[in-house]
Amino acid sequence: MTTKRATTRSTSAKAATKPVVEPATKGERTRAILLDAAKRLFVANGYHGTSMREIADEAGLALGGIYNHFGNKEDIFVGVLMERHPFLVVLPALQAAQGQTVETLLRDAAWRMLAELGQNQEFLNLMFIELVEFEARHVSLMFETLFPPLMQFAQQIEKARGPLRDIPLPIVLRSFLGLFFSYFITDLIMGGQMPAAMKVGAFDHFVDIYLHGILTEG
Amino acid sequence: MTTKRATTRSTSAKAATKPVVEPATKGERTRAILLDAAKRLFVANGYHGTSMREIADEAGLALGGIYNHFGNKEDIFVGVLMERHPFLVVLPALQAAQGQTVETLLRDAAWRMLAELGQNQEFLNLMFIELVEFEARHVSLMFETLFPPLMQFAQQIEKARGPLRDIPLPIVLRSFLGLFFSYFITDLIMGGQMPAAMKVGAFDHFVDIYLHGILTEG
DNA sequence: CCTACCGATCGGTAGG
DNA sequence: CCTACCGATCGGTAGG
Repeated sequence: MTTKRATTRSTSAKAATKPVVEPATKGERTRAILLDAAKRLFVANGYHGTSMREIADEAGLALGGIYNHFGNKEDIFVGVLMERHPFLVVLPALQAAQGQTVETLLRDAAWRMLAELGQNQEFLNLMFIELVEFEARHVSLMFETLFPPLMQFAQQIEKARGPLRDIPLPIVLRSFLGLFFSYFITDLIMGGQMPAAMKVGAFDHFVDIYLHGILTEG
Repeated sequence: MTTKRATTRSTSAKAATKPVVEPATKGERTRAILLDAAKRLFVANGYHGTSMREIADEAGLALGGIYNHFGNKEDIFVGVLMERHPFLVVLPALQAAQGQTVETLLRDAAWRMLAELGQNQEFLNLMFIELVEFEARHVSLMFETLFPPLMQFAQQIEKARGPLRDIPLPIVLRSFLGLFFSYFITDLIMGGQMPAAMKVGAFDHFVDIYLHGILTEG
């Protein structure tokens, strides 16, 4: 805190995100700081638009120091992805969702997920980078983490009361995930230009349209 | 065609897209070739992941030659965007859509748009690049092109027969666009890993859920 | 974990 | 439209 370098770091350590796991050793703390710095820069400028020197500066250490924690640049990106991919961010919300009927369950899940993603809309950018600059090569690394909770959620839907239309459950799941993309991306894309009439109560309406779309009764 | 350079170019000019407007002068033809080459590389590797030398090679000319047609690298990206942004690609489909009822109109529009985007799923990447690497700075340039046809489509919906639920028309429009993002992005993201049950008849189901969601009668 | 350095490549330009 | 070049910056490493 009182060294020159620590001071230098503090000027650039803006909007630091609370780490997923509180780091125990000093090495782990530096690693966490690096991941957080890299995340901010990747989100803002893309993978190839971010240099190792910028990451070092943002984290408050010298270029060479990075390589004590990561083998190369791509390893850093993978590290960020494994901690901050929107699918992972959203998982706790999905697991916490509750409801006796299909409608209340999905509505609760939707709003919990929005609350989680709404603060961190930026994380969608990580997904886009993964899609464009890595051709989605790393998503498979998360698959075994994501699959079991998703299956559990599917079972929760099946057990819930309420008349579902004749739609295969996998399609219900996929379109439920799609609901968020449809909302966030129309927001991101049209961003500043979007007429207010397309914004007021939009998520409410989106969820409503979706639920009315899969249920037999209003 | 018989010069050495023309031969060199032909080896790299794979999957050339039919130009939007058939170029008249030689300069316009070279410009079109450059845009097409740049589009392929941007889509594959992102903006910062593509170098001017790669674009020159892919187009079959020398690095310096590019600057007869574009002031700098960003100008090329803007050029690509203004010709190939998915919104523009989809516009003719939207304008050609027909139907007496809201349901038949939107169903027709959806399938026409799918046919347009389905061949060029890659174009979504242009949108992602614009979002991440340019913070959507260029979308406003297309706004005046996009807005009038969109408003006309809105009027077409209003005039069509069929009972719409109590949802503001702007929200109907926005969620209709979102429908495509929800479908394409769930496809791209899970890509290879997605269970077959999430794929069979998926777009059909998505459109069905959407229409059932906005209409009062099944 | 830093300093000092490596070869390679970057976007862009001068001059023809 | 090409050749030859510019200074700047890239990812990564050796050595301490």
